Amino acid sequence: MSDIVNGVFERFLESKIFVNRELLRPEYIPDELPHREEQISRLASALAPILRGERGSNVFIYGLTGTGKTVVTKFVVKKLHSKAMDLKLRFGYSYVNCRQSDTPYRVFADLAESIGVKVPFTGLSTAEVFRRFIRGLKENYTSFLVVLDEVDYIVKKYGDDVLYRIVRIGEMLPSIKVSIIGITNDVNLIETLDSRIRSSLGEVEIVFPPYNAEQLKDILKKRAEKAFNAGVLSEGVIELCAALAAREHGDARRALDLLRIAGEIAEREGSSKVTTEHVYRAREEIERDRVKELVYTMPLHAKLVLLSIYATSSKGYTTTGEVYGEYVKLCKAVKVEQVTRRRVSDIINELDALGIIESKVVSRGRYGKTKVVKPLIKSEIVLQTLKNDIRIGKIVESIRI
DNA sequence: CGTCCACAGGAATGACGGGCGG
DNA sequence: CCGCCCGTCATTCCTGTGGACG
Repeated sequence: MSDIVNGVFERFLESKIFVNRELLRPEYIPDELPHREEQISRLASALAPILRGERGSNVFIYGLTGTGKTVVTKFVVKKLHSKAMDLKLRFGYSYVNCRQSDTPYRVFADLAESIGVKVPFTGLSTAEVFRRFIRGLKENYTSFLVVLDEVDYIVKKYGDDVLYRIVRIGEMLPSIKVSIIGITNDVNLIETLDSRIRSSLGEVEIVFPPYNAEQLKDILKKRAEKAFNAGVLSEGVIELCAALAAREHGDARRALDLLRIAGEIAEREGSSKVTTEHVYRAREEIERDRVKELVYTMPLHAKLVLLSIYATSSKGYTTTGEVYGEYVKLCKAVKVEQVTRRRVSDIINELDALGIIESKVVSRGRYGKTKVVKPLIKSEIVLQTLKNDIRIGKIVESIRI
C-alpha cells in the first residue's frame, strides 16, 4: 500500500530530467567501480583473513581526492561485513573521517560511538574515551576493523600517537584481532611516521592513481544511464564534465558533482535537456556555494585578514607584510582589537588550506623572506559574502579592488 | 662572501566556555 | 556544585633562512 503512495509521490516529484539523482551523489556506493578492479582485489585479499578469524593486514591507501579511495574502501568493507555476518563472526568495523574528527579525542569518540558506547562531546580525558572504546570492543567483538579516512589530518597535528594506540590494541588484547586501514592523499605521509608504526601499518600499500578523462567518461556514463532519463543529456555533456574534472587531477567526485548540478540547473529552469552550457554554469555554482559556506562560517579575524588580502592584491598577489598593514587599518576602522602578526600568519595558512588563497614563501634576498599570497576566488563572490557580516559590512562597501 | 632583511613557523603558555564525574 | 579536562583562539618569545646587496 505505502509503496503505491510512495510511487505516486516519487513520480510526481521526479522531473523529466532525473530518474534518480542520488546515484550521482558522492556518498553513493555503486555496485560497479570501473577502473578500480585491481585496487578492489588487493584490498579484499588484504582483509580476507578476517573471514577465517585471523587478523587482516593493515593497509595504507594513497591517492588524490576523488580517485575512489573512500568509495572503494566502503564498498569492500561493506561486502566483507555482510560476508562475516553470514559466517556469524563477531566482526565489526568503524569508519572515521579524520578531517571531520580532527583530534585524538574525537577519533576515539567516533570509534566508541560506532560500537554503541556513548561518550560526551567533551569533558572526558582522551585516555578515558579510549578505555571506554576498548571495554566496548572486548564485550562485543573478536575482530574489528578501523578505517581512518584522511588520516593525514590527525598525523600532521598530533603525530602518530593515535595510530600507535590503535595498533597496540591487538597486542594488549590478544583475544581481539584489530586491523587498520589508513587513507590519505598525502603520498609522503608514511615517511613522517615512526618506524614501528610504519612497518606495522604499511603491511599492504595500495595506490589510487588519478582517473584520466577517458576513465571519468566511463564512470559518468555508467551512472548517468540510471540517473537520468533517456535522451536528456545533450551531446558532449558527459565529455565536458569528464574533461573539466580531468583537469582537476582526475577528480571523479568533481565530475559527478558537475553532472548532477548541471542536471539540477536544467531542471530548475524547466529545460528538457541538459546542455554543455548547464555544465559551465554548474561549475560556477559549485565554486560559489563552496566559498560562501566557507567564508560565512569564518571567525571575525579570519574575515578581516581575507578582506585585507583582497584589498591589497590589485597586482594579482600580495605579501604578509602588506596584508598585516591593511588588516591593522581595518581593525581600527571597525574598532576591534588586532591580533598579532604571528596569528595573522597562521590565519593566512588556514585560508590556504581551505583553498581560498594560494601562498608560498619566497626569498627576496636583501629585502627579506616573505610569503606571497594570491587570491584564488573571484573577488565579487568573496566580498559579497563578507558584506553579509554586519560587523564588517560597512567597510567592505568602501573597499575598491 | 658575509650580512641582514622580513618574515616563517616552532614551543610554551594562557584565557575561556563547555561539559563531564563524583 | 567543584575540580578537572577538553578544544579553540590567541599571545609571547624564539630560532631559522634564501639570496640581493654592499
